Amino acid sequence: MKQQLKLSNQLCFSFYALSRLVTSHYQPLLGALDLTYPQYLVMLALWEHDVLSVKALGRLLMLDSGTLTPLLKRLEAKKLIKRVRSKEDERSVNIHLTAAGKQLQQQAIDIPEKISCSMGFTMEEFNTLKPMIDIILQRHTAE
Amino acid sequence: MKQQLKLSNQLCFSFYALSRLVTSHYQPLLGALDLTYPQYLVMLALWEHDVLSVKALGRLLMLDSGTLTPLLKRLEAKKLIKRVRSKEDERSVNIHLTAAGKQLQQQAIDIPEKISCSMGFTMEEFNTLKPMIDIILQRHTAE
DNA sequence: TGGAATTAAATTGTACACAATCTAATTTTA
DNA sequence: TAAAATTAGATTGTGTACAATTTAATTCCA
Repeated sequence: MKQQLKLSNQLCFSFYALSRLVTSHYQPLLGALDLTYPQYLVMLALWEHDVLSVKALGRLLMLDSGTLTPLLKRLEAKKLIKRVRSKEDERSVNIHLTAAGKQLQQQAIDIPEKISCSMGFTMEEFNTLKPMIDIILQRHTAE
Repeated sequence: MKQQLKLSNQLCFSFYALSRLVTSHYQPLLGALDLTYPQYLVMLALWEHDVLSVKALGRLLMLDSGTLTPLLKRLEAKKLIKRVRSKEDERSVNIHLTAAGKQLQQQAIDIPEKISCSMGFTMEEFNTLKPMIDIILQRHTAE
C-alpha cells in the first residue's frame, strides 16, 4: 500500500481515537451528574436554547431520531426534560427543560475548564484545531 | 457560561462530530466489502502485521476485549480471520488472516484515496491535523 | 512450591449510532 | 380539493463502545 494512502487512513483513525479519548475524559465528570456525553450535549443545547424540537436538536448535534428518541426518553425518565408534541405541527416534538434540568447547569458549569485541563490542550492546539475542523464539518453540512 | 469555557466544549464536540462524519464517508465504500469501519481497522492492522493477539489489537486500536471479542467473532463468521488460542500462553488468542482475508486487501487498496477525496482534505489540513492530533493522543497513551 | 496477585479474554449490561422502515401529519400540486 | 409527495418522529435491527465482572492461565514471591 502506498505511503500517502496509508497516512490518509491514519488521519481518519486519529479522529476516531481522539473522539473516544475525549469522551473518556468526560466520563468521570459526567458520571457525577448521571449523564453520558451525548446526553450532556443535549443538555448543553437546551441550556443555550431553552426549547428545541427533536429536528432542531438533530441538526445541532448531527444526530437522527433513531439516536435521539431513546436518548431523550432517558433524559425524560431522569426528569431533566419534558417531551411535548407541538400544537402548531403535530408531527413535531418540542423538548423543554424541567426545573431540575435547568438547575443541573450549575453543577456542569466547571466541566469545560476541567476537560481542557485534563486533556492538556494548549492555546495553539485550540486555536489551530477548532477552526480547521469546523471548516471540514461545514464543507459537508452546507449544501 | 464564560466564553472561553464554552469554546472548549465545542472543540470536543467538533472532534465527536468529525469522527462520525468521517465514518459516514467510509460506509458506502466499506459496505461494498461487507465491513464496518471498526472491522476495517482490524483488517488494516492485520494486513500490516499478519498475526496479532487480541491484546495487541486492543493496544493498536485502543479498544478493549469487550468491543473486540464480538467484533472478531463477526469477522471470523465472515471467514476473514481465524481466532487461535496461543500454545505458549493459553490466556492469549491470536488472530490470523484467512486466504479470503488476505485477498480482501486488494479490494480495499483504493479506499484511502477515495476517502481523502470524498472528505476533501487539503494538504495543509492533513499536514497540520495529523501531527497535532497524534501528539494529543500520545500525551494520554504513554505513561 | 503453593497460595496471592496479575493477566488475557470472555461475558453481561447499558447506551449510543445509524440504516431502513413505519406512521401520522402537513404540504404540494395536478 | 383530493391524491401524491414530503416531513417529523418512532421503531426495528445490527454493530459498536465501554464499565464491571467472571474465568482460566500465568507469574510472583513469601
